[in-house]
Amino acid sequence: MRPTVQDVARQAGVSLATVDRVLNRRPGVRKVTIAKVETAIAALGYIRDISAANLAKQQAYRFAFVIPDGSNSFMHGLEAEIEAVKLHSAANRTEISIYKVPTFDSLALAATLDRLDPRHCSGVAVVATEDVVVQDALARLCQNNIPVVTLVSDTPARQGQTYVGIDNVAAGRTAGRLMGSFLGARSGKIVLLAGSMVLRDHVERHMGFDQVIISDYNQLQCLPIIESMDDSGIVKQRLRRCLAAHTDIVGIYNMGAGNRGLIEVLSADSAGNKHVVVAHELTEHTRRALNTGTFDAIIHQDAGHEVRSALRILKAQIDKTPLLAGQETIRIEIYLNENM
Amino acid sequence: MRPTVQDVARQAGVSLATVDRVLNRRPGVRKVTIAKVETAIAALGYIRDISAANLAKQQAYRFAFVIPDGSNSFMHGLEAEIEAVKLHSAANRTEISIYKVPTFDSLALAATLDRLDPRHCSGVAVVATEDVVVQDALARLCQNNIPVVTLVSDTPARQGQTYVGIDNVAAGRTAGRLMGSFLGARSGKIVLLAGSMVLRDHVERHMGFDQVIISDYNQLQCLPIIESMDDSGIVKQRLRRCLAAHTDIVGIYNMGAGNRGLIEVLSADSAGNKHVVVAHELTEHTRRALNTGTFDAIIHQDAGHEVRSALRILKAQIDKTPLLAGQETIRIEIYLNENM
DNA sequence: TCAAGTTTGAGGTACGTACCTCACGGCTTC
DNA sequence: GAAGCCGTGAGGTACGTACCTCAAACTTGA
Repeated sequence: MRPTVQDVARQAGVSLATVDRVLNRRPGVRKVTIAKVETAIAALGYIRDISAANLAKQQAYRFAFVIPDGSNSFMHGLEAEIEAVKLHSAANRTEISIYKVPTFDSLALAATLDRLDPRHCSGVAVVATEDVVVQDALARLCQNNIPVVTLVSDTPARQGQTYVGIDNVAAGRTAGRLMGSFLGARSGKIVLLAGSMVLRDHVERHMGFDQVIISDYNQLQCLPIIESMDDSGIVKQRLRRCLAAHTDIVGIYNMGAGNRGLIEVLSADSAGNKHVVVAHELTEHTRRALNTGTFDAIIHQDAGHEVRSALRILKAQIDKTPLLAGQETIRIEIYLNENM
Repeated sequence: MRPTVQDVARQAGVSLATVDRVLNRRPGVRKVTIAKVETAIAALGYIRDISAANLAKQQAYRFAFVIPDGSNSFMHGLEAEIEAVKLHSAANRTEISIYKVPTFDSLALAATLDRLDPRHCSGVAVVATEDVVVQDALARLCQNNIPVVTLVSDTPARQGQTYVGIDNVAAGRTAGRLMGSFLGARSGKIVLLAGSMVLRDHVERHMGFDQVIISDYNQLQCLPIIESMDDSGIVKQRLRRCLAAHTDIVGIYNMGAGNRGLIEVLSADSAGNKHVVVAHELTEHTRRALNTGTFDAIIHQDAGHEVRSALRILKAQIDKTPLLAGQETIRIEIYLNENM
């Protein structure tokens, strides 16, 4: 049987109340006594039973997920994953609320964060922007001892915030390596598609992609970035124009959303298969594109993993429990048609 | 506040004892009354608090992991991951024992499984072989209501057993696609390395790899498989002989262990970089090989994920709790130098 | 209609921890 | 040596569920 507080008290030669005071860092215990208790804890290998503790504490984890509204299918996927966890979370004394904020509206995001009541919120997971108002709002949460994890987009790391998501520079480098390897000795131009170069994610992916192409594949040349605001319609229009303007295009890299537009253009193009196409995020559409050979590879991050990881990190911070090393690293996943 | 059994009793107009009898499927309740209680449960959205239940039940999860001894670095990794989980499992009323069995010794494996005392073992995760004696031992466990998951090697699925691991045919197909894509238009021969073709994993990977090469890359030709018993020394010897015998080798696929031998041969070979090399399992050695460009891609399965997934599945079966859909699928991961 | 059986209710204890109150002893301080 | 404070002990209740007992109420069949 595992040792309990009772055993610790007996072993230390003190009362149960004293052990309790030590365990929960309550005042009124001399240093010598604290040491005695801690020695006993170590000797017995006592470990606090978290379930029992939470039961006694009436601890309920109440987490808020703050995510951008509408927007792209990745965010929809993220929301779906949160909902999925929500269904099973009641059994674990966990309550999850989702707050949706207009995309890229930093003021609204900050306001939503400020509106979270510290008494009814034990942790926050947020798809943050880099804006100062948002960072300030997050800092205020930290001051209230509310743990925060930032999801998906890696804002410059602040104290007390954990980032859950992929390294987008590395993701871009991965895309670059795939593109270069798949093209082999072929030479020519590469089309770059992005949502907007004010998005940190897209800037970083571009940086990584460029690094690899420039240093290892000098027979390949990247065309200027086509920005589409992640809108499939705009993608279609501008991509068509670009394909018409250049005859020696061998590859296309879409570092943003708007894959549907890309797919439409390529399937319409009878000679579509001559290009190597690398894009981000596995969705219903990109999955089909891989299947039909329209796309060659997809770089993916697992939204479900991110959601669950965020929850584990928040809980661990609240319970003051260590995390399992490997579990919280979000992988840069590569999908071909064969490993979906 | 979440509803409790008390609330359910009040809502159903019965006593607490009756609700308890219904919840725990104890006899002595009329069907009408059961229906009343179940209606109340549905109406209130009552969900049993698992922590409290386990506390009351004095439930301790006692899991046994049965894995092959010694052998390759993947199994060592697996063991390390189990140990890692073990450290944090005490706080969750979970006890984990590891039993190591001589590799491929089905009799010893079956004996170990039979020696597990149903009273002190609430679930088993096992790297099984296909042997009848093993399958029978597993069937006996199931008869004792001990949930079983089979790890890593996909023995023909039996009732009551869940498989945690990758689809090795798909993994082979993925390797084939990578090989084909990386080679582009180049033509020539491909070296195939395997531990032993009596291992189901390796047979399946070979099947998948062949499928893709034959159907999509007819300029490539697979040489007969070189079996190495997963021994680096044998790999070195036979691979050297093979490389000397053929001048038009363009690719190497190692579907088994023994990567160290492969790496040694290739780094010694000054013209080593001319081959496209695809292998399995990310380890210290293969990681370095990716870094130096000796290897081009690694197909990987996450041992940590498999261990944790196995535990979640066993717990869910014991608690009769549903699982989270996406979490328990082990990915066929692809690693290049850039996304490690 | 009565005995035998079945179903239900009331109430208890237990699990391991958190947190509360009250009292007692020893110590310092004026 | 009395007042005040600090450290400690004793004992309690609570959390939500499991599981037990005993008696009361109900149903059933002859």
